[in-house]
Amino acid sequence: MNYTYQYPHPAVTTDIVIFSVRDNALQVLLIKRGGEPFKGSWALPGGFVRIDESLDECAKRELHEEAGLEDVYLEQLYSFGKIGRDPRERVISVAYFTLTPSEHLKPSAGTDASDVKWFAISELPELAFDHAEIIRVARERLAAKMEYSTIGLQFMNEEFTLSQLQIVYEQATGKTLDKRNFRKWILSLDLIAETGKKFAAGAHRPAMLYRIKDPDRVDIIR
Amino acid sequence: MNYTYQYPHPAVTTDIVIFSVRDNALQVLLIKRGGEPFKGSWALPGGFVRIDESLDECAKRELHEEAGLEDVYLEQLYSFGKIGRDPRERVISVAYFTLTPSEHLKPSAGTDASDVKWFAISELPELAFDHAEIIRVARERLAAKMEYSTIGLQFMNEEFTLSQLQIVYEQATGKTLDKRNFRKWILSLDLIAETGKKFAAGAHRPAMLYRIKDPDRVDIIR
DNA sequence: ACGATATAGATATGAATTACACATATCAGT
DNA sequence: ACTGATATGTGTAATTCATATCTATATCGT
Repeated sequence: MNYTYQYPHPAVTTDIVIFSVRDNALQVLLIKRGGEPFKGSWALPGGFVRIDESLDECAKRELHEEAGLEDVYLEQLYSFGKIGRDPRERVISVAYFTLTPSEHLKPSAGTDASDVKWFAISELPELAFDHAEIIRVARERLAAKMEYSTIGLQFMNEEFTLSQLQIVYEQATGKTLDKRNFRKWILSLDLIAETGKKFAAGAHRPAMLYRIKDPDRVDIIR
Repeated sequence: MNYTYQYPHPAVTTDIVIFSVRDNALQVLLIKRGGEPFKGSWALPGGFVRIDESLDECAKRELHEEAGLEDVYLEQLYSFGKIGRDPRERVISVAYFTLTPSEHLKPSAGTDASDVKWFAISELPELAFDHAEIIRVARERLAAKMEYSTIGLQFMNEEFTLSQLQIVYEQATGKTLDKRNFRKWILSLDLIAETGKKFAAGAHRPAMLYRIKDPDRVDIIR
């Protein structure tokens, strides 16, 4: 079946930058392309917007289909529409980004496990299309938003220590933080609560475990 | 001539929220629609993205064609893609916003002068499509960005007084400011310089005129 | 000359951010 | 059981930043 228009229409996709802090580093989930163009290159999960779904719905669907993720923080990032960014036809990509806890996702998505992999943001492979630029823009947005919102908590598992949370903040912003000042600040925001449980992680004093008071909430602060 | 695709393609437009501070109020430039749908309603300037131009180029072109504006601060805002937002066909709009000095634009655009008009943000008419929502999102972005960037200077004419600048900040953020603290703050940023000239505006001490040191520059501050 | 009006400049106060050092609880090895 | 290694946990002083407030100045209109 064919679809005919009086004027040329671009194709529209959504591509999604999936961030997580794993192994003490900010990482991004990428998918190895099985077909042309850029066959064998790594790329962001994403795909064409269906004619009967909104942009948000498309991003959610791709997130589920290609990365097996649901119920995560999802935010529209920016739209990329340079000529020639896709060699096949004119394609405009509405990029999204999402944050997910490290436990939340075993990368065993769409087709094959070897096709889906986490990469440290500092060690990205060659990327298809303009996906390197999309990731760069997403990284900037993330770093900025860590500073003036409570988005950072979206990286955390059900229970976590203050040190783990500090590492998330340090990795996502690229800044190092003073332990005492970070604790004072994050506790003053009244966003997390002690669970009472402790977490023994090695030959040292065990850490208090915390939980998020209102896990689905992301607020602007400052 | 017709254009045929194997899968249905949405149409893509850019729509532009043009802000200015005029008559001591934040205003938006709107265009009265001459054709269906929403004939006679007011709408944002904008139009379909051509197959051989980028999104930014399209926004710049529309800005020129429909509002007679060039060389203004232009930033991509957000993409709106809900089903049914245009009754004709599936249309995705990549919205932009721009800031222009009050002297910069005599609204005598595209076709007819009566078709182009400034509206105070607090007194908007019925709007076509989802343009009311686009303006709402743009207003939020503007207010936020006034606080952490030097975007506000893009509203200013060649020469201006500190009081005029303060009014711009108050109108764009919706907050009232203390005159002395505002002056101290804006001068400490080292973004503007005295021209030496003065501006006599009534039965009171004339105000010093200032100019922007680097008019094309917009930086993140704080 | 005098009143009205908006411009202009300095200081004190409180709030928020930053800098900084040592005791504690556990595990591993002897 | 003692010792060393390691990450957790805590308080106070200094500084910077934001806020609040008061009085003098230059012009216009009468």
